[in-house]
Parts: sequence; C-alpha cells; structure tokens
Amino acid sequence: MTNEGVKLPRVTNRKIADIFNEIADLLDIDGDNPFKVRAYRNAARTILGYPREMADLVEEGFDLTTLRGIGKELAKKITEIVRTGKLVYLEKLKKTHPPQLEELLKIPGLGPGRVRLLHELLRINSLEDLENALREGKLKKVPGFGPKLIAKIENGIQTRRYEAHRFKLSEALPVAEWIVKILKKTKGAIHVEIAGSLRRRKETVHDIDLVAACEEINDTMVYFLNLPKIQKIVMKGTTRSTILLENGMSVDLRVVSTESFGATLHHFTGSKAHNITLRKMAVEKGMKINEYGIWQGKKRIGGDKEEDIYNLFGMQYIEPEMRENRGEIALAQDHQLPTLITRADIKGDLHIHTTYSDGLASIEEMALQAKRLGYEYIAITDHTEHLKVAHGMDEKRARKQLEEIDVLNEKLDGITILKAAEIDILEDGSLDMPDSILEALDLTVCSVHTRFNLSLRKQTERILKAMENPHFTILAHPTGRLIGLREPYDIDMEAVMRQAKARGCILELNAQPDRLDLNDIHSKMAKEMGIRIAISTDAHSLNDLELMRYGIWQARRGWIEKADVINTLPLTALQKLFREMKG
DNA sequence: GCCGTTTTCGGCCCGACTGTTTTCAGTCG
Repeated sequence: MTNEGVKLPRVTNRKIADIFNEIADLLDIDGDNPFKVRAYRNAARTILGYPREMADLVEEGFDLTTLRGIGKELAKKITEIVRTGKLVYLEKLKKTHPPQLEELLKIPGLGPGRVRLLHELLRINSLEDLENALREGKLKKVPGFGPKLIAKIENGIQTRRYEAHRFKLSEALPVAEWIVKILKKTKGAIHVEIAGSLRRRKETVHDIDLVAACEEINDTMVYFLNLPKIQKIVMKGTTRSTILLENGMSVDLRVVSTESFGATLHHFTGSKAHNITLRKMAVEKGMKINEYGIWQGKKRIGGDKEEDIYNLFGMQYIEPEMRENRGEIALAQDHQLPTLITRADIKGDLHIHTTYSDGLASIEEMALQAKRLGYEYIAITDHTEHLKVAHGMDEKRARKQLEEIDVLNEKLDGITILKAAEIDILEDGSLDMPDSILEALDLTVCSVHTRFNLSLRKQTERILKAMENPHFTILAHPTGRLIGLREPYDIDMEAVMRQAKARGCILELNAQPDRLDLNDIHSKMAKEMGIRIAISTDAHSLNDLELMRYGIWQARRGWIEKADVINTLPLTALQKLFREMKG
C-alpha cells in the first residue's frame, strides 16, 4: 500500500481556535479594544467550523484571508502556529498574566471587567486566591461587589463543574419537549417553541432555550417558574427567566407578543454568528433587526414570522440546522440552498445488530419493526469473531445466520433483509472474516473497535488498507468517538475521504446519539468531495431503530440531501449499487 | 483585528437582567 496522503501529527483546527480564544480572554481582561477581542473569537469560530484543516491549507499555499474574519494579521498567526506549533504573541501575553487568571472567567458573575478589578485591587490571580479572599471577607471592599454578587460567586465556585457540563441532544430534547407540552396548555399561550442550539439540533447543548408568544394576560411565565423538578430559579423577569432543573439543565424562557414571535424565535435560535451576519446586512440596508422585529427607523416593518427576516433580503428560508454561518447565507441569497434530507426520505437501515451478537432482538423481530417504520429493507450487521465482548460471530454462526435470512426473506412480505456483517478492521488493516463469507454478503459494514490509540499514521494506514479490500462497502462510525466519553481516534480524515472517493466506498453517519459520527463538519466535507453516506442507527434493540432522527438531524447540519445518502435508494437501485461496487 | 457600491478610516449586533447605585456597568446570550 501507499503512504501517500498520510501526514505526521499536525496542528489541528481545535488547537488554533484554542490559542485564539485564549488570546481573546487575556485581551479582554486587559480591557483591550473589545472589537479586537471579538475578532479573535470570530476567527476561532470560523476555524472550528471550517471543513478543512488549516494545516493543509497552509501547506497548499491557500490564501487564508479569503476566510471570513481572517485578515492579514490572523492569517500570519495561523501560519506561524501551523509551522511552529506555537504562537510567540500568545507566549508574550502569557508572560504578563498570572497563569490561572483566565480560570476566573468561568465563574458565573465574573467577566473580564470584574476579574481585572479583582486582580488590580486584591491581587487575586487564581481560583485559590479568590476562595481565600472570599473567606477573609475582602471582596466586600471592592466597588460594585455587594452581598448578592458575592453569594453568586461563592455559589459559582462550588457548582462550576456542573455548569460547564454539556448535555447530549438526546438528553435535552425530551426535557424540552416535556416543558413545551406543559407551557402550551397555559392560559394565554399561543405558540411555545424550542429555540437555541437545541432547535439547530447540535449534538450537544449547554442549555434549553424556549420562546413563547402569549396574549397580554397569561400565566405562562408563572407556570414556568413553578415547574416540577426545579433546583433553583436563576433569574426572574416578566419577559425572560432562567431556571435550573434538578438534573443540572438550565432552561431559559422568553415570553413575547405574537407580532414579535418570529423575530424572537429567530434571535434565540441563532447561531450567534448567523444572526450577526444578517444584522449587519440589515444595517447596510438602513434597517435594524432585533429580537422584537425588523425596523426602519422607529417603524416596525416585520418580524411576525421568521420568514420575514429572510424575505427582507430576498433570500430563501434557511432551516435552523444550517444556521451556523458556514456559507448558508450566501447560498440562500443565490437561491441555491440544498434541499435537506428528511426522515421520510429514508427507505432502510443498514446497520442492525441481533441476538447473533450483542443485539437484544431476533432478526425477524428487527425486520418486522423496520417494516412498521415504513422501511423497504434492512441490513443485518452482527459483529465478527474478533470482537469477543460483543459475542462476535465465527464463520459457522455467520453461515447459520445467512441461512436464517434466506428463510425469513421467503416468509416475510414487504421487507427485505440484506446479508451483511459489522466486520472488525484488525490492527493490520485486514477484515475479520474469510473471503468465502464476504463473497456471500450483499454488503459489509467495517469498523474499528480495538487499538484506538494507534498513531495518526498507523490508524490512517489501517483504514486505508481495509478500504482496499474489494468487499469493503461502508466505513462505520469513522472516528470512533463517544460524545463526552471518548475522543475520536487519530486519523487523517481527508486521506480517508480521498480513499473512499477513489475506491467508491461509503461513509456511515452513525445515528446513535452518543456517536453521531460522521459529525456535521465531516458530513459536509464528504458531500463536497462527492462521497456518499449511509445514515444508520447501529440498532441493538427494537427501540434503537427510531434513533434514525438523530442521524437525520446531524446530516442536515452537514447540508446533506437525499441524493447524498444511499439508504434513500429503493431496494433494487441499492442492490444494483452494491453489485457494482463488488465489481 | 476585520472589513469595505458610504473602501484605507471608522465603524464593528443588540437588548434583558442583575446588583448596586441614584443613573449605570458588567454579564450573558
């Protein structure tokens, strides 16, 4: 095999963004030009959201200043970080600041202004200093620090780990839906909707944002503040309140009049970067967008519906999942937005486990459940021998399964069971199943389950080699990450995608809420490279089959359309595709 | 520090809520 495209460990976009955010924190504490601070944060966001690695762009001599929010200075800094692994400017800044000062910014109630004040007046340089000062009652002497703020800071120190926690989409969404259902029944409530990153279906969310349109006389806010399972009321107002639930989730509710609902929903759906871009565009037209509507001078000219905002610029409506300022606004202006995939486009599920390995239901039960969901086909993909913990199948049991599938296909109407397996990619890149079985399968779903800690080079070579196997169909959960639990393993995703493109392999978007792998950025990248994906649930039980919606949402965040996804194909077309892939 | 049919200066999204103060700065989203 060839090593072409496999690179040595390199600076990731995450690292560059972290450096820029750290600079922003330090400048902020210094009281430097707030717009300069914002420029660093904007650039960090642009870099994090960019589908390609800055390291590669630098290598290719790409002009970084063409990226939004990256000018001459920041392009130079990115290049320096990529080339040297560090940034002299940050090193210098760090020298003039106590090393743990930024930690203080994470305490609720402490922003750059107050951190600066504490540093200057009380020489507080760390969390420890802050705790000592609190104990000694020194904070009372600082102007602007009253009893309530001090209590908030004390409280914040204790719970800061809790506050920093992010929740998976699948954890937050049911809670939000539960609250929406309650609030919709309150007197005077006309609309109640989920907003924020939850509405954009981000894989993890920091809190739950809700927006309600109510009549002037309503008891929506009162009910909100009296929901069961409230740990504490963080903030209470007539139009806006925040509660903290017992499970640690923070929930915001905004109550507005019906005529403002569209503007408010849009405002609190975000993303921030998306909204800022639209607001700037409004300003250029001599108008203003705020959370209450669209304004020309003092005159309100729209905002009842979200569509008003997009109509203002003659652009297409942008679905919440796309509102990340990753180029969607320009596309909407040109009326070139993709038609995002929907759950209804899905005709089958290509990653399903049964009792043959670590699944909980039989092949037949899974097939019948899939039929109830309206599918035409499923692929049964039990684990292979190497994966002992999942009771992987040896050759004998694999053969038995194939026979059972033949029998079931004879017996069942309206659903077709495809023969497959989730085949371990071994450390040397070989597939954990003899060719004699591979040949009998309609497709293979291949994945890494061991040796997650190989070097970037070895892990990438392992996968590239596996893809050379003519029986390789789909690369399952391509980065192996478990959200909040396990980092993705080190692979050169661009090299993997180039190989997938060259070999005609499919990449999976695994719909398990703790995987969602490919992520949004990788999905978009695959689409741009012309690689098709399979959105699959990796179901281990009957209920798991309904996780498809999480995969669909992630795909929509990656701008994926029906045509990009192979399991939107009708059965005959899909079978034809698999036959062609086998050559 | 970025950006540009108001291009190389002078803008930069915008408002609610809190706490502390008495008119506002800081924080937050």
